[in-house]
Amino acid sequence: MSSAAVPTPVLHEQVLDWYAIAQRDLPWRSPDATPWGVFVSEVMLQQTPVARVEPVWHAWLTRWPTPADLAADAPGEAVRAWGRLGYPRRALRLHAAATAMVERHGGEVPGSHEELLDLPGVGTYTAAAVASFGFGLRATVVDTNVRRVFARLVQGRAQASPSLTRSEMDLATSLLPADADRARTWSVGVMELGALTCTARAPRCADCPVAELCAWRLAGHPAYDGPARKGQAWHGTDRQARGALLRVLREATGPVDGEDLARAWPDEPAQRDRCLDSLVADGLVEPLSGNRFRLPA
DNA sequence: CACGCGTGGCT
DNA sequence: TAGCCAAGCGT
Repeated sequence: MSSAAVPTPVLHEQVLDWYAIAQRDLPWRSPDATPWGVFVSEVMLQQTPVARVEPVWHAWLTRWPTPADLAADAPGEAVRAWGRLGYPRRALRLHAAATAMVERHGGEVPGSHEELLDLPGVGTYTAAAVASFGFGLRATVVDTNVRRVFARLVQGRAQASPSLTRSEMDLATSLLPADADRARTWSVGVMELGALTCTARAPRCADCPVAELCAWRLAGHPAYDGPARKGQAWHGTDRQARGALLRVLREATGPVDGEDLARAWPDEPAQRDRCLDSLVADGLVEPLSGNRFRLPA
């Protein structure tokens, strides 16, 4: 590992100074944002772009200002209010997490990395992000932006490997400022750098505050040579079918006839049945008598 | 560890 | 235009 070549204090100053002027004004970054607001934002932002999350986040926080408010409502309402953010199982997990907060944590978002990890829908990234951004604790926050920035800046590679490795976590921990408050700003700053400047497709090295230190740029921007990431198919997949079925239920005000669902995916009846079954198994759909269906009550 | 899981904007 | 990509998680 060539991390010793990067002067860490200089790196910290460059990124922190850049973040101070370049940061986007996002509502979950406001000093007024509660840990619950941060928690909701982190789950919504799992694989979904900021621009699509923002309006839905506002609607959720207005309707459910605390975990107890969400837990008191039906899980199907969470799925409906999720709208078109995608991966709607996240809405269900958010509802289940709110229920767990009421049952185990006095209605509050827990602050420790350990307790956060025990909540549904919370993995390594989200636990660290909520601990750091929601509670100001020192935590190693590694998302896809951080991985790409460090792959280029420190490792001199165009992209990070397909899956997160232990050595990447160790590298990120070694670069994390000792002070918790600086660590928090550093983490969000590196993420912001990846989101705005050190982007996946067309990095804007001319605008980069650490271009002078970047191992990838210094090496002449060598192409990625690792294993290819396999693209996701879409047309005709179960994911597309499930999305079409769930959309009908989301947009209906009450129970829906099986025949109306059939019209949402007419060409492959066997696939439709299988997907409806899987939606029920996931808890996203509740079957009623008489071939009727609804979002879970 | 590789895979399945939504959705839409951008190049 | 057809991929590529976006603050991952659970199995």
